Amino acid sequence: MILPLDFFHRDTVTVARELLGKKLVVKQGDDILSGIITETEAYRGQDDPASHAYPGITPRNRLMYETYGHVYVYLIYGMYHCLNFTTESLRSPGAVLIRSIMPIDGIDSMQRNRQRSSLVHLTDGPGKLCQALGITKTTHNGLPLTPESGIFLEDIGYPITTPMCHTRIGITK
DNA sequence: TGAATGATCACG
DNA sequence: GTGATCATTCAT
Repeated sequence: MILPLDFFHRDTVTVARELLGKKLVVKQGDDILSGIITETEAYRGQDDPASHAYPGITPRNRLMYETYGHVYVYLIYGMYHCLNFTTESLRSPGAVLIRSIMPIDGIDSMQRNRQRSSLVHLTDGPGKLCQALGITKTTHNGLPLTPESGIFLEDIGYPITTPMCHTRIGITK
């Protein structure tokens, strides 16, 4: 079953937790690339210093304020993209960062997308995941999560194995 | 451990 | 226009 946009019209932390085990599907030309989401991170609004929404609305983060169920991609360190899904609703900014997935379909295409020596750590980081799936700001930022747009989520009833919750890592704030 | 790297934003 | 900041990755 394909997740409707309303799935994201809820509390950010709830969405982040329920995203685990769902399948992320990206169409790239004639190829279908997909993977099971294994790690997420919730970013909320003005009470969260690490969130893009924290300083208030800007041209970059307005998707977090104005949409839910949309793709929010940004460039980090000038070299890597990060994939987020916007949540909650108008005037209530939020987003879930996809940190890690487990490749399912189109694994050979993912390997082609990532010109790296080691193929074992294919999609186990935000930047690597976007490289493997061919996600960039120019092609995906602002798209709704529907099959028509070429990127969407599917519930395939994948069993969730002992989800863990903890504070964020690798953030300087 | 540290270097690579460019969009974004605040300033005025 | 300038300069500070940054939610990462890979090789040493």
